[in-house]
Amino acid sequence: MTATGPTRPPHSAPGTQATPQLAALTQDDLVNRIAQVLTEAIMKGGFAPGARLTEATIARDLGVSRAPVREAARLLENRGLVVAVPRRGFFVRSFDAADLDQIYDLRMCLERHAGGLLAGRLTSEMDAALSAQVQLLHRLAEAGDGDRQIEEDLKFHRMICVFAGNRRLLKVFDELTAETRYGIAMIGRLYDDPHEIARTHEPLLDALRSGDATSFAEASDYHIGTARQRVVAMFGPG
Amino acid sequence: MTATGPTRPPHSAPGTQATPQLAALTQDDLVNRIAQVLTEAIMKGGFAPGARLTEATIARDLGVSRAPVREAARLLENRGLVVAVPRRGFFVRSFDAADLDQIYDLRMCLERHAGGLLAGRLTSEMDAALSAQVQLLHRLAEAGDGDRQIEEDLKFHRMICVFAGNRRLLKVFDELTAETRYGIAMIGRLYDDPHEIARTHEPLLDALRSGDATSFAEASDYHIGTARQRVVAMFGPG
DNA sequence: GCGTTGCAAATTGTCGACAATCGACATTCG
DNA sequence: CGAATGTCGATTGTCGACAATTTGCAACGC
Repeated sequence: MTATGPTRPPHSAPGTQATPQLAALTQDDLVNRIAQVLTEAIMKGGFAPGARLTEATIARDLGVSRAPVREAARLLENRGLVVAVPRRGFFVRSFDAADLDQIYDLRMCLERHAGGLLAGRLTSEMDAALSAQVQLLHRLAEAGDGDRQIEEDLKFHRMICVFAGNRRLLKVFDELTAETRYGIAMIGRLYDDPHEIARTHEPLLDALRSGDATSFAEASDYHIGTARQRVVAMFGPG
Repeated sequence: MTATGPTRPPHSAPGTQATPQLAALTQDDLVNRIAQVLTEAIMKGGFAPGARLTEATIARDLGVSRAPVREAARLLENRGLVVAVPRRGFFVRSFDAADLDQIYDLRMCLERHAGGLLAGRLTSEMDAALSAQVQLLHRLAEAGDGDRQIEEDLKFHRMICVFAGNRRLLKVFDELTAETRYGIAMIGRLYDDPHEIARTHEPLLDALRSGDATSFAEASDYHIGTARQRVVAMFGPG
């Protein structure tokens, strides 16, 4: 085993690069594009849960070779959208209610912790950013853009994790988000009052402002717990 | 995009397969073996942190083609052992003290939560299993097998996650474990009293038996917090 | 009729080769 | 002499093809 000497190690963790002057026009890798296409196809129901992803077929349809398709599939596997069975291939992941329940349970755990880390450390910039995000949720409710609201909702919670400062925690949160998104897509629509959704984020922000970890924990548990119950309950009819 | 019909979906989540009757002699995939070789090489310091993993070189050294090496590298990437830089290749991940600190912070969060889920649900089988594991830690302390003790220590904590019943949480725990192991390997040795290590697990078990979530949370936070401080402190000299 | 065995098609795993890209060094120009 | 530029080697990204394995179906025997 040849031990290659250190060859300029990438110091900063990926995602922490200095502000790029020019928008990196590293036109998305073929793999990423394939992954995105597959993701959308799965989300839109083009592939039913449990369906097999045949490498050759996908490669042919997209006009590429199997290699990048394989890598894209692996990417989706990491994101929890597909499962890989050795010698059998990739299959679209199928959730059951318990899976979603556990995902939300974990999200609850993470956000509570993030809030604890953030308690008493909320800067005015963070406050402003979170506040603006809540306002955005209200505007989207007004505009009736449900899909976008879901995204910005997830983003609000992500911001809390970012501000908490634990990158590892953020990584897990992001992984969970991908699954959450898929779970919601499988349900179809949530049929919640968008204004209500926007409003329920205010207690979270208030609790963060108060600097009291336990009061945030309560607010967060309630907030996510409610969503959890609703999502799990809606999952039955599918 | 051809939508392949559902082709016998793998129902159980990977890792929850029914007890295999015949020891699956699916002699480990080439990819897995490569991943294992690379992992050991990295752990033993054959590749310094930040070192580049040149696909062609590794493939040649192992007498295989680049394709499985690539997949193995991706596997290690998911486990947090290497980082992939597009168009540049794979590099052995380099930790800093903050990384380890955050990993332990997250472990603390997860275990506390697992304990909460497990509170009041501890069956006698679980009790027996955990108890046996603590005994094993004592025996290994006696035998002076440090490496093995680290493994069984991690396993004890894993059991708590397993018994907690949240598979998604377990998955995150496992990912963290791989990184923890690597972090510890980078430090070299911990130089802790093995008997002390074994003993500090007893309060955790006691707390679980009491069924009181908060008392477990305290015990766990103390237990992991101590390890965290020690590991982070030792990281400086590296 | 039902389970078993053997074959054939389909699909994944692996391979070697080519093209695109990146980093480093030498060169040229100010 | 320093900075920008051109060139070359090295390495990754992608490709098409072959080998190994699995699956589904059909023939066979009990």
